[in-house]
Amino acid sequence: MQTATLAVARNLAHTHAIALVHSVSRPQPVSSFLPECEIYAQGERSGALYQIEFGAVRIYRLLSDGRRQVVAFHFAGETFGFEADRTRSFFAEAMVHTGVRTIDRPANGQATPELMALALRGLIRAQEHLLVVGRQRAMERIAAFFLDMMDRQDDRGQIELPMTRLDIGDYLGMTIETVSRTFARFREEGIIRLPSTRIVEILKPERLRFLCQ
Amino acid sequence: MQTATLAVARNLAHTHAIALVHSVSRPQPVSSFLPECEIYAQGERSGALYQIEFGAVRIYRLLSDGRRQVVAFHFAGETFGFEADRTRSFFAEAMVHTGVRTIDRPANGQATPELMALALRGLIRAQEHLLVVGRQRAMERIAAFFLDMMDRQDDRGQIELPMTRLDIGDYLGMTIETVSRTFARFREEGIIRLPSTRIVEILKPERLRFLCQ
DNA sequence: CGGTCCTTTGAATTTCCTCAAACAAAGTGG
DNA sequence: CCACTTTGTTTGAGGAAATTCAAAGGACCG
Repeated sequence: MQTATLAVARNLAHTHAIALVHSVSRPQPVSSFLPECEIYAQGERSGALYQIEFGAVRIYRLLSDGRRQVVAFHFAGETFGFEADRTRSFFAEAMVHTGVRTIDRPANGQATPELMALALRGLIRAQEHLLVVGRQRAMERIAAFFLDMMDRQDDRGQIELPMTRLDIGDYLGMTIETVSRTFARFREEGIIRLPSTRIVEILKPERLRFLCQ
Repeated sequence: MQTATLAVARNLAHTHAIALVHSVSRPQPVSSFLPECEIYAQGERSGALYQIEFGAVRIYRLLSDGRRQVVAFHFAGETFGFEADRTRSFFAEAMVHTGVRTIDRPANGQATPELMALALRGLIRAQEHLLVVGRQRAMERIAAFFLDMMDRQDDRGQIELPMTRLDIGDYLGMTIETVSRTFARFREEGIIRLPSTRIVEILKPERLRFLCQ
């Protein structure tokens, strides 16, 4: 059932993408992806970069036994699709309805300042992530996650989560149950409010910052 | 007591470094560092790159409560000291008697192919490390560690560990006790032999590879 | 309204950590 | 050269944190 749904969604997204190709003043048209649709896959040849116009994307890789490591979430305004290798090591999927603009790579030369900046941002992100996942406990990981989300989409102390608990767990190296229990604990301690499962209101950001060191 | 010892070692290394500055045909002289000596520190202004002539180096960062995340080990022939930021986010320390050659950064332009290559290698390393630390259990982490060491210093199935169990633990996100117990378990299962604490003989590499997926 | 998917909560279990002690190796000073 | 210290490693016992398994609740969709 799920695969069928996914296949349909993928097809729809494809037509949708084509339908949305219209001429604008900007260099590249916007492609649109429905929720859960793949933008590129592990094993494909690395190609274009993508800039998000609206929506949100997850970047992940799979282990052979099905375990998944989400390495990044990306939101409107951010660029993704930069990979160190010639073939893609990761999957990129839209988490919600998402529009992306393709950015052509500078044809021949590889070391443009833009690409370098992307590599550096990726490096910093990965090293930060490594610290969180490697040396912190559940509460600290979730706190770091909330603070990161706040930084990147601040709607006055309110964050919207386009991803599922499973995504968060696979991003932070823990199970959905632990994610859920940690959310509950923050709620019980009055640090957050959960108006709905996908919206988090940060009541005491200083407590989160304290937890992260 | 320990600080005193360290201070002496640091001073010795310093004089040693100066003593070893001799003219060779290569562009830069070799500086020498005694075991446990700092090569650069978190907070310093990012500067030169270093190429290891002999020895081994650990790269790490500290949390305010003393927890430590080792992000990389480097061996002879490898280059380290590349950082994404203008100030160093990490410490670099010699783990054994180590000789490094300073590499001057290309003066003005930032995006040389060499620097790009370093950034990419760092990115791949960090992403690989993230997967190990984020989604694997103790046995798998140690297995991945052994395989990585094998790849990088293959003396026919024998690896020499210049780092302590604490270093390994802080690299893999576990305690020294768990590291030690995992080593013991591999030994009991006939996968490795431990001629000494710092030498590991890999008897069944295929078992390690199986564990890593 | 019924079904699916996601989330939450509880109970049992596993894994890893903490604390403690013994052991081993290397260096120091008498 | 040998006691003695220091540092690093191993091993055991108990405990804490997170996972697994199970079930119930909630939101969304046709």
